[in-house]
Amino acid sequence: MVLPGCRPYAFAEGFTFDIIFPYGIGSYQQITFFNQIMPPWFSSRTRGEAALDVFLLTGDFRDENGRCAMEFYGRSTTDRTIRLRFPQAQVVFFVERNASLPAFEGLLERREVNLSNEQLQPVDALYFDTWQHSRRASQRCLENHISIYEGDVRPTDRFLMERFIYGGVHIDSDGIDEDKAGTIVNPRLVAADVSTELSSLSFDIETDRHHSEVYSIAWDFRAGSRRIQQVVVRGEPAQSTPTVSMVDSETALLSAFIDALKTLDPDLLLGWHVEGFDLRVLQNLADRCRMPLALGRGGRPVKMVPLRNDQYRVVVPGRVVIDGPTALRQNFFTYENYSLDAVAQLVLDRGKLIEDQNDSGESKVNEIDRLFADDKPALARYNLEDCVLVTDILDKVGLITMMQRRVQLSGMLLDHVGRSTAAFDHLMLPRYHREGFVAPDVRSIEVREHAAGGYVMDPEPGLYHRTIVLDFKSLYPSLIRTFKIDPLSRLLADEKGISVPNGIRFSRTRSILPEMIETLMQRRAEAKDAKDQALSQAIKILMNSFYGVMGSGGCRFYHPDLPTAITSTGKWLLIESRSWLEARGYRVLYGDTDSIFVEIPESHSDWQAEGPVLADTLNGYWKDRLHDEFDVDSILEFEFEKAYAMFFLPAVRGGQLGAKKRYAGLRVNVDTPVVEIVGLEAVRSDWTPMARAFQRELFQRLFDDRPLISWMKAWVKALHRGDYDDRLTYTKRLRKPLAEYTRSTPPHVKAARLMASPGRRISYVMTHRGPMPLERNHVDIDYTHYIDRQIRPIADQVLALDGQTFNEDVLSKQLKLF
DNA sequence: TAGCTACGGGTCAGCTT
DNA sequence: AGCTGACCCGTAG
Repeated sequence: MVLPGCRPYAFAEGFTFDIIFPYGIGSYQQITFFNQIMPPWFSSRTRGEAALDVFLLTGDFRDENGRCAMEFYGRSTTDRTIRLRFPQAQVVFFVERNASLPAFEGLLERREVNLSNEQLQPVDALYFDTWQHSRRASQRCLENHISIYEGDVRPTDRFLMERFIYGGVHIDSDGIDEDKAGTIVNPRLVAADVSTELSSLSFDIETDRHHSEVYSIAWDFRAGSRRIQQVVVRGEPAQSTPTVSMVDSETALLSAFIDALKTLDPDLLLGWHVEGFDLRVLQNLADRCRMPLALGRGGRPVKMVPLRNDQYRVVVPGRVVIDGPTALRQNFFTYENYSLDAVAQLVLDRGKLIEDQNDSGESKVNEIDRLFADDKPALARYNLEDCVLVTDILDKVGLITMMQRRVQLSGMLLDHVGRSTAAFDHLMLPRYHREGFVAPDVRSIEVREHAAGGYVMDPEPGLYHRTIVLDFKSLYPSLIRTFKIDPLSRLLADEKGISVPNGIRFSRTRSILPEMIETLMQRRAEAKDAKDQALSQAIKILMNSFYGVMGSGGCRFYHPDLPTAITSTGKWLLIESRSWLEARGYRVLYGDTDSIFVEIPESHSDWQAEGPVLADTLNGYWKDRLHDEFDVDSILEFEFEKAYAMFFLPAVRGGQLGAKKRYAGLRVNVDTPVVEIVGLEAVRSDWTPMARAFQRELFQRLFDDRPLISWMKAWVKALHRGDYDDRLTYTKRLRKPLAEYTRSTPPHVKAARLMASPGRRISYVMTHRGPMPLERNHVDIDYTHYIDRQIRPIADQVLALDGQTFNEDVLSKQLKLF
């Protein structure tokens, strides 16, 4: 993969980067090399026997022996575990040249460099022996109002980014000095495009109901075609089988697991809630057994880093922990329910051997207790099946591939792929330096003003026909490219400036992000051609993150003009596009940020065919207009996205105005017409399954022009009869710890307070006694509540079309019946 | 230890009548 | 009893 946005950068005379960033050995050639376009040998030269290509898994540093030592672990294309060590890294940040500084402990050198801050004042680089000393110095500067630059950039990140390393490195044969333990000290590294298959071990533990006693541990190891499955259970050793080994104590259980990790040496540790549960329980067990939880490479123990709210981040040195639900979410695989059973059903069409919870709730723990007592082979099967499910799910959806792609694009290593601001640094900082600038320290960023977001049109409620939707393809990235919206070009706006419509100016000649996006868009087109879904998706995620980070106070390139220039231009485009359409006789029904909903007049014969035509014509219009008014080359592109034969826009509850971000339509530019619902109750997980089904059927009937009133009456009757009793459960998340709900007590909190051990998702049923947790007795269902709060509002927003109401036209006569 | 804003709607809590 | 604003959640983009 060609590194995104790599292009020649001018060096100032006599200025080299190994002076500024003198880590490792032989960095000079590597870094100057990256100021050229990829030379031919990058892909074609023959390599020495001992040369290595390595995909990096983890990067870490710590102060030892008075120096900052960096250590990277990776997997080579020759399928070996590689450890790279740089025992004497230096830590650097910048201060203004005219700053007078106190004496700092550990300061190795203060040196003039040919760089300036964003106000064009020259800066000096300060080199420190340890991270501690560097931190203390930068902290002291902040306290004394001495401006500092990039004092928060971690040495490992700095090392990788300045070498344009995106996960893959090449180590030349003459750069290898390997010791017996497989460690390479101070190797010469160059960035390389490396893909290797990583080995993984999915694991799971079973415990008693209080999680204080571990019954068994299972794992499913995979490396290429190699596959090893094992369960250790506490039991009679004589009853062991090749897959299930019985051991006589918890200590033996833990030892067996630690041994397995040592022997199998997996790159990835997979599991389901392993961070929050399994690893924590194992840590407690290890503490009880008075042994370290040595799951890391080189026998290093895991580190439990406490986060907010009783949550932990688990660091396993040299390996990457991938916790299924978290990782899926982070990589935009969305499911309504992230229980292993639910996701397995959806992805694999098979579930767990024992379901998590049925209506009585307690069944799972009872079953596990029973199996441990009476049927250990069955417990082992169940335990192992969970591990296998996790590996199979992640494999099927392509999560690991996707994460590797993100590493290759953003430069974040696997355990940090979600970190948008860090990725932005990785992409921007080295290029910023090569343009002669250093960036602020994040600690000195002040969020100045609230930047406006996307523009949403006021919809007019009603039922419409022949509605087409035009969408700007990747609107924000396209705007960044077209108008050169970028941190550097904002600084240099006076060099051949461009103004966006609201007047914010950017340089048209010197920018970084627009070029990077251009490369990424090209790569995405290629990826789509090659049917590389993961790469295409990874690029999309990365491009979409740029807008967000530039408006975030956690990003050193933050400036309110950057997001404002983007969103204000988007708003202008949408409003002007609307005028253009209306001037040509079309009615614009709605639009949100990058989309516009157009009703095609009845008199037009082939209405769907107008979608692509309108998109084309508008694109031409914008190309010309932006060229004439702003002297820019527009790459903005409207795309014909959807056609609805019927289209419904609701009013806000109890009002006349249209509700934004909510609509339903009969989608027809697909194989078989289908009802599509956006934003409304049917797609909201905090509405009951019964109400959601009611709304779906309601729209099907509406669009089919089938009767509604009689059907609603029947629905109400069936509800009272108990037909929907299993679909009346509300599920809502607790977004903070239970004890922090002090200002008010919403229903799901009430229910949670009635539970023995509430999790993060609360399921409850509304009864005559109020909200009751699903796990408790809830036979006294409050049907009136469901009619009033779940059915009626959904019915009313559609009945309003004919001036009817649920109370009048559905309920009143029915009430007389009762 | 940190990508963003816009939006609707249910419910609670506290107030006025 | 009825109104209002704050809180809370989940969603669109």
